Amino acid sequence: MSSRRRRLASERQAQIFAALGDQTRLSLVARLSDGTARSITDLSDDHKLTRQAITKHLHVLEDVGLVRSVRSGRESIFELDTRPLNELQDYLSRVSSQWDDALARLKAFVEDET
Amino acid sequence: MSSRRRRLASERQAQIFAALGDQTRLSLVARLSDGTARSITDLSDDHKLTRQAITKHLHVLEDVGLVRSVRSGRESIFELDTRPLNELQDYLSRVSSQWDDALARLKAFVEDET
DNA sequence: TAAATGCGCAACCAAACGGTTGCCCATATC
DNA sequence: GATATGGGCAACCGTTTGGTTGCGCATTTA
Repeated sequence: MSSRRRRLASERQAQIFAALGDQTRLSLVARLSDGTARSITDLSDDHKLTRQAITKHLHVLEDVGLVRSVRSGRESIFELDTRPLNELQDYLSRVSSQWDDALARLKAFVEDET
Repeated sequence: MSSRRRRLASERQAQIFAALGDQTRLSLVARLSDGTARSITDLSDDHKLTRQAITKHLHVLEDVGLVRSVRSGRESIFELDTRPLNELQDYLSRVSSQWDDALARLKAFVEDET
């Protein structure tokens, strides 16, 4: 409602975008999108990066809620949470539709003038 | 088709995500989503940042195709291009639906077992 | 109990990022 | 022609980021 709320909301969107704005993290999300919960070493085996590098990336994803982790014995199991992805989809569709509407109005205005 | 192609594709998505992963740039996109093409100083007036800072951000957006610029007289006019946004929407919906499908299969499998 | 596996933590490093300042050029405006 | 406006370019700077290495701890497994 208030412009303050919208400001805060877009800050969150920016954070999620930023979290996805890294090839490694995006591939982790893609890897986890098959519905399987995986351990850190499991996820590390796909990349040439160190386990610690993957760990850092997973924490970035966790901080924005794109991923949840559970400790099971000696390993940390990560699984995807698609809700932030849906948030982004909504945000993008709002921007796109605002653009489309604006163009439609502009077109109507121009046609009205001629 | 090939895994190489998909790899390159997701690299592009990551770049667009990264471009949107900054509060200032995201606000520029939002500002331009009203269908109006604006000059750099025009866009700079909204923020407390320097004109040069805004210029840099606009070039980042331009590099990933989120924005186009045209020189008109002594000013550079920028306008939004929503196609990359649609790309992201598609990408996100693919990931989400893959997740949903996987969960559905998992559920069906579990119910089959019991 | 000893060895192996999976992680977490901290320190460290180079590169990228976001931002500023200063200067100069081109285009409008008076 | 003189002045004001809009913008490009380059240098510079502090902070963040992505990555590594080293070490220690807890949990399995032999």
